[in-house]
Amino acid sequence: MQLSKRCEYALRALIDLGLAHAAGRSHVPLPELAAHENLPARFLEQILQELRARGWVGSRRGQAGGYALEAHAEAISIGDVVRHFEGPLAPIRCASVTAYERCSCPDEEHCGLRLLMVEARAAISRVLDAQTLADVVAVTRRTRRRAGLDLPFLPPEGDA
Amino acid sequence: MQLSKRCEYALRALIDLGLAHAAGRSHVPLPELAAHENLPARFLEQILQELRARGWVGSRRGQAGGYALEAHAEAISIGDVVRHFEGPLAPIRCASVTAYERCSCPDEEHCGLRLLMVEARAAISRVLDAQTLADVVAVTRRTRRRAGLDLPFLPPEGDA
DNA sequence: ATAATCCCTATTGGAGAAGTCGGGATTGAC
DNA sequence: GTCAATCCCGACTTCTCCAATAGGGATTAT
Repeated sequence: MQLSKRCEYALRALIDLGLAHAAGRSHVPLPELAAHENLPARFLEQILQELRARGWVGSRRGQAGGYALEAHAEAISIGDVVRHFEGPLAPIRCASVTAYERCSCPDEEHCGLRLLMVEARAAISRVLDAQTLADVVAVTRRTRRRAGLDLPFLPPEGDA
Repeated sequence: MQLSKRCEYALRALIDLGLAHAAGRSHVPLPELAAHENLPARFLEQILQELRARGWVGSRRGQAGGYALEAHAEAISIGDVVRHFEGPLAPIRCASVTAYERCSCPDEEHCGLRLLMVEARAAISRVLDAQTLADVVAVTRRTRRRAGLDLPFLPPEGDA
């Protein structure tokens, strides 16, 4: 049930951009993101391009360029990000809501396995589809603040 | 979040063996299992060997041989079967209970993503770890009976 | 002009998924 | 004792995807 690194890094990058936005920062350059998250820059770049193509992230070139959230953080559901990188949430296709596919078993309708997996998929969806990027960003900010830590991605002297 | 075919077939085979047991059948030969589930026999065989090695399934050779449940169906949790084939239930390692691993992010403790994934893993576990093979078999039998269908894997004339 | 940035395409190395195949060892029935 | 059905074991293949690396082009603030 593991997520791919692509998906994990994508989520981490989105959260960072959300944090940056919340901190009043506009664009964050790739090197800074990669350094902050300890990720290979070139690989992360690929992923950010994918997020851009998908419309979740915007970019600006040249000096003072970088990446920023394009969509509203409240409009990005974690479930959808996962779906984009991993496909359907359901463990087996015949239990999927968004990508149902008939399975090869003799009696799908009365299959106990399918019924169980429908429950599993519902449980996953209840967590991942209910939470938006904004929620995750908010939790991160709150817990960090409670611990007395300062927030990352502060603007570098007068940033619009 | 998809399960591999290996894992799916393993679960289907286990359920079949559970149904057979419940129907008073002792051993079911591979060809019958494969035909009933529409699965490639040779591949399914591999999987059954794996289930046998793990102690969930027993076998008998020669004529009137085949496979049968070795463990009690109530003792086989679906979550454990999934874990055996797919690894930890948690979407990311730093959210795993049974296979925790530190992640490369700068502040794991206050990471909103991790907290979310801990919830996701809990939700999955609540479904898959709570259900045993016996439960799934029972559901299958019940729903089939309600629909007026007869149960599969009946003993072939006086089977011990 | 220049340095920092994003943008695009290709390639690689390795692992794992999903099977396939050939042949050996047991066992029950006749 | 033979025979057919069955399990047992290990190798092999084919394909896809993952995770990452690499090279070089376009854009933009200073």
